[in-house]
Amino acid sequence: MSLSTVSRVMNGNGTVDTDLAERVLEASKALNYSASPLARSLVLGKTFTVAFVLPDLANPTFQGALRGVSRAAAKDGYRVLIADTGEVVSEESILALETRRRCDAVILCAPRMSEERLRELLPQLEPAVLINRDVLGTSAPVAAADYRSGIVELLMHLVGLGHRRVTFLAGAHNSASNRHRQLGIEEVVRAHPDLVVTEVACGVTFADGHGAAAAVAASDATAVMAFNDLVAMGLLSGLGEAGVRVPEQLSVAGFDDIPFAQYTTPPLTTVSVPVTELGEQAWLRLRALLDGEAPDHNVYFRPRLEVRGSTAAPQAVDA
Amino acid sequence: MSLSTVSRVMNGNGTVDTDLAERVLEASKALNYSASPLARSLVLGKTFTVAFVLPDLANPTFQGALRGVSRAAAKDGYRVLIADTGEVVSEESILALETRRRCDAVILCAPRMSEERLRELLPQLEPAVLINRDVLGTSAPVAAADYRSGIVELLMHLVGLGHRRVTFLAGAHNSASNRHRQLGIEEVVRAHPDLVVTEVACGVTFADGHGAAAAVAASDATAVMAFNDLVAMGLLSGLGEAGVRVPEQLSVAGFDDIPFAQYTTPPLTTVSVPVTELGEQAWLRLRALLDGEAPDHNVYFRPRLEVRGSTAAPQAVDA
DNA sequence: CTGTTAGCGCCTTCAA
DNA sequence: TTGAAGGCGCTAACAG
Repeated sequence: MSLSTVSRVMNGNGTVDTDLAERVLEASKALNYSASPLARSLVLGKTFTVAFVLPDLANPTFQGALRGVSRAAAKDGYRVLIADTGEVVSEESILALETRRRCDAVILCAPRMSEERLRELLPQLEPAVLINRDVLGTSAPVAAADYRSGIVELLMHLVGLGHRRVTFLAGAHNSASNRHRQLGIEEVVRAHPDLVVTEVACGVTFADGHGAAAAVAASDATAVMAFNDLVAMGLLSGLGEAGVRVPEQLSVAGFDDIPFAQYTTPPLTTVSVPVTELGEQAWLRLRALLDGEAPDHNVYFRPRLEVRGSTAAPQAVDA
Repeated sequence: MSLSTVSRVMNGNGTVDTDLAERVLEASKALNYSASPLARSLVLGKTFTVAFVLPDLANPTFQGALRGVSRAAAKDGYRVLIADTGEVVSEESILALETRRRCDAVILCAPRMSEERLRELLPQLEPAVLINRDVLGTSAPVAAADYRSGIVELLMHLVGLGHRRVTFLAGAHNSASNRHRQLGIEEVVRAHPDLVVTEVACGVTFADGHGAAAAVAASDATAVMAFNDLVAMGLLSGLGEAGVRVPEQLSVAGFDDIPFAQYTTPPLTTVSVPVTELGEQAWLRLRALLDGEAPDHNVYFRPRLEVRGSTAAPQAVDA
């Protein structure tokens, strides 16, 4: 019973005598043996591990995507190595490159990386898939949410309610999804000459939203679109402290529909983004690449408007 | 310029002529070369990767611990491989064993695994550290929250407010932290003969809490301690729909102090558990083990009572 | 200080 | 059907 026989049995290579195979199995059970994944990886050139590079493990969106990727990959026998860049954009490409070397592929979530940097990085990462952003001229598959159409729908909802002066609390100016929101806003504004949307730099956290409450309350806007739900919740909190009633005096909307959005007071009108599905779809495309198959078309989930209690028609005095 | 020279230079082994080293560095830069982590791992017997086994990536507690572990480990040049068991307890040990083979160690978060199973598993996982549970008779370091004292403090708060009939919405009956809560409750009840705490099986999710609202409202309890904040928030929501005012008619308390607990309506009284720190401390101990040093003493964080608006003295009619 | 040799643990031709 | 040999890419011990 030689090394290669054992190897053959462990890998289910049929060409081994049943009796011998049986003995090998017994022995390996008795010795609690199983092949070293490390050595196998070295010789096979596959680790069955993929890296997931993300900006911040504390962000609900990335948490959801991670979960989607992890679960989907696990079903196919793959594990995921996490690389949290801690919001440090300059570290992203280094980390991605570094973790890529330990894995078979990478799933990249880098909303703030510059287009150029990304374009030169991607070829070195292959196979790779992108979450929530696409880069023209590269072949990396994409699974993303269509932030542009999401905000269009949200803004149209506000316009339909009668709002004409709306504030947009912007996130990171260099983030892809922020730009897409801006594009959507511009689109709606072009179609509605009487609509004025004022952009205010804000941020992406609860604290950022809370801090923006005063400025928002002082403006003449009748509705606010926060960059995301976190910001909207902070705003709701700050507005509450300032005595501003929502939605009576001011309508507030979020973005993402994170798990808690429906339990704020009032329940937050927002746009839902299917983050877990984003992760799953990213995995599906990566798997195709890993299997040498052609990945499915890029997929863009259209966010769905969730009208809840935080938006209403503007007061008569404002209308 | 031979293989070993290159190896020496890449590893900063000083015994190489400066000029030669320079040339090696140049060449490796030009060729964009860096040693294969895989091959290094095989020969060094170290992967600089640790597995983090957890029941559910959607649970805020585990998310926080994962973040703590990931960030702390990254600072020491280690990466983390995630193994989400999807709440399937029977898969936990298999997954732990499997991922352990690809890594240098494992951080185990398995609140529902049986004591026996855990005891026989740990030796095969070494080096390993435990999060949020300890097992007598094993040498695995522990970083945990002291759930017992946390609930004691919470219950004492309610007692101090004048409550004498309290409902405890229990989580998984087989989870370690649930047992610890029960122990704490018993302790307080023993010291307060006039206090009655009724345990009601519930669960650990928002939906579970929401579903328990009717039963809770129908009982004669004046206060409720939910298993965790998620349950408390669900309860708050259900109670709101049923027209029960909190805290006027009923006091509600959570556990964990997840990020959104302070923004519920009313703000949730709860007990804060430092989840990120849990992860960090777990890593510190694991690192000691990996470095062949003696890990620091087991650490138990004492949850801190966060009194907010969801608890108050019972109404006169109840007092 | 540098090159050669052996081997980490496995899989895969190639002969037998 | 089975065993022997080579090599995956690297590091470490050994000479030179």
